[in-house]
Amino acid sequence: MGPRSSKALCRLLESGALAAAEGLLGYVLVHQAPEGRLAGRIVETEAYTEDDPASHCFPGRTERNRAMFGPAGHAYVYVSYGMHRCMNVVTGHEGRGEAVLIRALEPLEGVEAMIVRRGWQGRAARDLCNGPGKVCQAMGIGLEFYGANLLAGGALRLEAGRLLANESIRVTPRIGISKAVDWPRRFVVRKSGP
DNA sequence: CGGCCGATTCGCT
DNA sequence: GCGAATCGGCCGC
Repeated sequence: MGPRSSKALCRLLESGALAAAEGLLGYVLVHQAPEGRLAGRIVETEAYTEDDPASHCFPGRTERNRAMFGPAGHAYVYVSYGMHRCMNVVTGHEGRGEAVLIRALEPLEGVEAMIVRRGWQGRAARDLCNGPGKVCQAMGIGLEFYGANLLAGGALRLEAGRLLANESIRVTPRIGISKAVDWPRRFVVRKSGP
């Protein structure tokens, strides 16, 4: 990924969570892990903004959500239900609390390592990364990446990618929330053509 | 300081 | 489909 596409991605993220949630589909999330390169194409996202009752930053700034108010392109990682981690890409300008939750990846590289990290017992390839907790477990994303810059070529980063000609985007309400349940802020890649 | 509640996942009914 | 596992943030006492 050259500096030009990195700049384009930065602009996309700064443009806001809604546009970024849609625009991130097809981009590749990469973790240069001890076992090697783990990579997956983003195929499902959700947008969370400051005015959104379902967002972690709706109540205001706290120690937990401070990364969401930081600059675009950094990671907001949180613990879910005590046992899972979920990763967001921070969007918008510094001072605004918003981010895009990475809900699912299509595994591209390091699939064997992902299977090991997920626990291979009876696990189909399609069940590796189809959920925000699964994404972090398969990719080895923990709280050590809280606030990490994903655009700086670090161990965890975003790389250019795109949708295929036979893929389109479906917009639906978000999953697993209890507030603003009908807001259409979930973006899913679906196979559309032949 | 005690209690409650998740942007979830998995296994069992 | 349902419920348990599990823990840190946040609110109320």
